[in-house]
Amino acid sequence: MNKKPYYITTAIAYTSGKPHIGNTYEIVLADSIARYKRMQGYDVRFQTGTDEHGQKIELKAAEAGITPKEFVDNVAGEIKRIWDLMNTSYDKFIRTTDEYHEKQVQKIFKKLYDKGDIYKGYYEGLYCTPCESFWTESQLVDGKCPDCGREVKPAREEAYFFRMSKYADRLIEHINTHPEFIQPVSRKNEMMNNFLLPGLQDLCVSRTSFKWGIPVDFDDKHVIYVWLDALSNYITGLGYDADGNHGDLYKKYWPADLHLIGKDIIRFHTIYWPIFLMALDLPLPKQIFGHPWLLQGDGKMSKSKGNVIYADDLVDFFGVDAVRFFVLHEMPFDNDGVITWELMVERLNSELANTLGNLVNRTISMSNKYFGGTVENKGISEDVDEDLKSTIIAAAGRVDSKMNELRVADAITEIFGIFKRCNKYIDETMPWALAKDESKKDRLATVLYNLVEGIAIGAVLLAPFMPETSEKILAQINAPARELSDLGEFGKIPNGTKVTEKPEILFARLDVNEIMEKVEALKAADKAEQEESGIDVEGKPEITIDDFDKIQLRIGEIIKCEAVPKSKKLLCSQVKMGSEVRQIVSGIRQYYTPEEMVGKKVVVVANLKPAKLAGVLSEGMLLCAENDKGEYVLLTAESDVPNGAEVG
RNA sequence: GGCGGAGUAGCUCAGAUGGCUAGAGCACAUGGUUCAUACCCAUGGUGUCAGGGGUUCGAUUCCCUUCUCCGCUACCA
Repeated sequence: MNKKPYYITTAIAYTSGKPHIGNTYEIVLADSIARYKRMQGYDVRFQTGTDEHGQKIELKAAEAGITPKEFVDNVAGEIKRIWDLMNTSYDKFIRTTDEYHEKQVQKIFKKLYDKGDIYKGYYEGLYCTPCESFWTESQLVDGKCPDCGREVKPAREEAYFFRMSKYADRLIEHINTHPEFIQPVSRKNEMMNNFLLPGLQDLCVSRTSFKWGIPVDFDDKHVIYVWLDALSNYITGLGYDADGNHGDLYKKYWPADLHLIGKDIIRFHTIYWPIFLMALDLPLPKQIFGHPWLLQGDGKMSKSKGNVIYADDLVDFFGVDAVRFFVLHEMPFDNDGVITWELMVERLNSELANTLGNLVNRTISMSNKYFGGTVENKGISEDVDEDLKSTIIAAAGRVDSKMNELRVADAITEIFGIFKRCNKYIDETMPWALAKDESKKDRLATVLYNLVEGIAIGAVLLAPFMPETSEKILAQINAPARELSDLGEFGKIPNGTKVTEKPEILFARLDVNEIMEKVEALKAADKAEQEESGIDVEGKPEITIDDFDKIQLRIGEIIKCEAVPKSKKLLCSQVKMGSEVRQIVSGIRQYYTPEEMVGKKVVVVANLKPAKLAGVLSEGMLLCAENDKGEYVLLTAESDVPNGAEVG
């Protein structure tokens, strides 16, 4: 019988740095689904990989004094190492620098160009030379640059564009007739309301501002910009060929059953990718699931706080399966999940050590103590046995339906329900009491048999989520492998099975204080490292001293500040500069309260043309620096300078 | 500003096409038990189901409104 194919992918990870636990969550989630599908009998193809082009990488490599290729080789190696550490069972690890990929992307680009879907053009709209910005007609204020109010000229920078609008109607139709296409559904509305219904803009698909990318082969000034390159990995990794000589894998597995991605890139996967595929006359993936994020409990994850959690640190502390369990179990279906070290310890102790580990341990101990480790069903059953059996069988069924909905966390909860039921069964039957009565010996054997069988079923179900643990448990009770389809039946453990003599502790309980001490040490080390490395940004073209001289910077003292009503981000400050007081509006309400602002001596762009923001006049700009979290920090004078002083 | 989501036990969250005593886990407390990793089992509690108004025989569940938080999006000097 032919197995049904099932093709699942993760997003490819960007090789600008080491992946944190949030990135790792995605691959583990995909892995658990892939493993489950294999157990269900699908012929699974599971692809992941790395996205390795772009200016950011070019810059980072230059800074490190190595070639971009050397740089991405390092990072890709690190990513692969972590994926392997997490025991993920991907079949294919694609890199966008792989030769076959680059070649196909070039062919795809050419094909779409020949077809007329990609055209050479210029940045639409209009260029303001002083501001170095492109504007569209609709952004202009009175036909002039919305920034500085000066004349704008037609743009000159050439680029290739993709005609998104051509396929928009077909995509809208597809989304409306395939409710399962975008998951969770709430995301569907966002895409429709924000992008599709207002009308799609053509997408710029090439760059000339950097070199580290796949060149457009018929116009090598241009490099193919990220999305056309990155998204294509899903088909090039299967051996897609733009000329139609596809590999067997492509024929077998495309279209994909599931693209698993983070919710931040849903737009690219539900709009651009399907449209690229339509343009190539290829079938669309069946489902795109934008999973939520795993966030840190103690504030946003940031290197400067030293609170970034990495998978390999977690694995050092807790072991692979505990980490897999945590990220899978703690993540709600469509809300962000939270991870903290404390929570991690608590879950490990209560679920893994107490409920599961202890159950396996006590069951094996009793088998050894009372029967020398031999498990045998003597058929002396009581009413409680029926309840145990039906609960377990039903749980196995529910795991299946939860997994079919991709509700992985719920599926795991169902499995743990089995272990909890077993613990309860021990209390109900009190084996230690039965052991004191020779006439109850057969009953005792039956009870232990039922327990071992229950544990075996639970362990089999656990395999996709905690593969090592599953294997360990089955080895300890010496249970033969069984299929998912065998789980509808209770009593598969053969009579005479011998459990291990000395059960190894599956999960040792941890002391939260001890762990936290170690974590503090780790944080301190990370923080020290971060302080050395700084932040990289994209460079801008050189300017002359005359250009700079046009800008007048002055020190201003904030004497009054309030939030701008009807706006979420704006603060309106009264800034004293010499004898003059100016009103300046700044988008920094997220980072400063009005009270904090008052009294600060800040750097002001004094000769900026006034503009209205949210209806409020702003006569200048306060200078800020952006930190690694994307937060703005005001530049203030270090020592006492009179307000009004010129900076230069 | 536009669109959408959320505000339920100390904490993390389920849930109800409107109706009988509103749920789970963790934490906490009490009791039981000793096979086991000081573990397991049982029992328990307060919740104006964010505030206000409306529809209804009846709303926490539907509608309106206010507040708070979040997501996407626009503008953010």
